[in-house]
Amino acid sequence: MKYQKIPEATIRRLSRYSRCLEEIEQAGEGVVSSAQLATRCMVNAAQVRKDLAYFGEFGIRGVGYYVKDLLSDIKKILGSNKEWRMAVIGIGNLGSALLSYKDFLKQNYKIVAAFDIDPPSVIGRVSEKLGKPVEVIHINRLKEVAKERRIEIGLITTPPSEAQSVADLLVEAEVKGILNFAPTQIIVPEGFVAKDVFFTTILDNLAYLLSNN
Amino acid sequence: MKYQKIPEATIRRLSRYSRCLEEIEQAGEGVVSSAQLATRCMVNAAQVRKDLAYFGEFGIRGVGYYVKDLLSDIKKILGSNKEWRMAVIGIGNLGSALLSYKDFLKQNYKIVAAFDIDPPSVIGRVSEKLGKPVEVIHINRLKEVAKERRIEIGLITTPPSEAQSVADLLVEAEVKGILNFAPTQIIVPEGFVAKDVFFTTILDNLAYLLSNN
DNA sequence: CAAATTTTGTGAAAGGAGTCACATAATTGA
DNA sequence: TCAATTATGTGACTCCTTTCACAAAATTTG
Repeated sequence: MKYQKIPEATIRRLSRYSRCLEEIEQAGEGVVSSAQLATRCMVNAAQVRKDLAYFGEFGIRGVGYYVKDLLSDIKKILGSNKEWRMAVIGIGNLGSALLSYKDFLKQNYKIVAAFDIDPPSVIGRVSEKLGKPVEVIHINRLKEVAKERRIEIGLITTPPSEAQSVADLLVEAEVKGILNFAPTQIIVPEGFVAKDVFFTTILDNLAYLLSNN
Repeated sequence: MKYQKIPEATIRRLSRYSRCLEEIEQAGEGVVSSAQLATRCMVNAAQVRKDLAYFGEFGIRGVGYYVKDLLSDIKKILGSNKEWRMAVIGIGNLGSALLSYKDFLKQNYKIVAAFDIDPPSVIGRVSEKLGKPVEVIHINRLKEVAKERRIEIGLITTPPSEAQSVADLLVEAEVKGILNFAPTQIIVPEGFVAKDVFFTTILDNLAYLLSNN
């Protein structure tokens, strides 16, 4: 398997295959063909095979793919077979929601810390919402706590005006991955990865499609 | 301006230009060049011009673009110059968060209704969080209320098991646009538009980049 | 007022991504 | 054991997107 640049679209689809394979596994199927998986994921069957081909050979000709093995292989590729430790910074409405959003927790993405500039005002609300309350810590302890708790991903849920400075703090704390929910573009140095999640972009997209169809 | 299929990537970038232009307008700039806008949006300058060229000519050679006019034109293209009336279905943690998420409201996307299968248990929480409380209505009144309040977009924030049946209800109520936050793929008939927002897909993406760099 | 400068709009080239079609390999059944 | 069947892996092709490069148009300067 020699090196090649992997398209981002391929990675997104692998995540989709992963979700579908979990459903297929739940349903008790032991083997699945690229055609079946493709139908379920609403993509082309050749696409499924091409995507997998970037990383090796996982199927058996004339048979298909062993569901359990393929799922495990894809998770290994994505890096979603390990546990990822995350922190939420900015415990407003969105931050609180993420803290109690079950679908993060059922997977291997664990929120193990919460930070805010004004912790006392939010401590009550947060612990009330969770079985295991996450203590909200003052942001000036971020670097220290990030080391202590081996945090690898930071979720920025502050107002946009604070997003970049929070990103800078995360970089300083060597938190390599950032997911930014604030509606402003943030910049991080080489070696760090930042992804933006702009609800308004998605809504604009929807608005366009609704206006022009 | 004759018809042509517009790439989805172009629409996403227009939304980005729109956000950047608002910042530029705030900063008091009257004119902007494609190069300046491109730098700010972290894209290629020719890309900016090509994207705009799909819809007409908006600039002046040797000068650039009038910020106010271009912003207004882009909003017209996206359909984000009009007010969009939305409903949230499923008032759990995420639904509540969306209800009080300021960045929806500051724009032209207005949440004007909230539905749940068990309204009494959530009425208190929601109204407490908002200046103008949105009454949570039982889902069996969705069709009726959607008509009444002219709802055009539905935000699905139910558990995944309910997502498709909620989507079916929205289709029945002729709500043409759907934004699905539940981690399961939903299907809608021709003439309707559904977009999925999967946090785990984005996290998987981040995990991959962190694992392989 | 004409030459120099700036910046758009766009045809052409380059680069990626998705689909097709088929050789290859495994399995099944007679 | 061999033909028929099934489904993968992949080279070739097509389609779409991005970037380059330059003519055209507006402005500025001497």
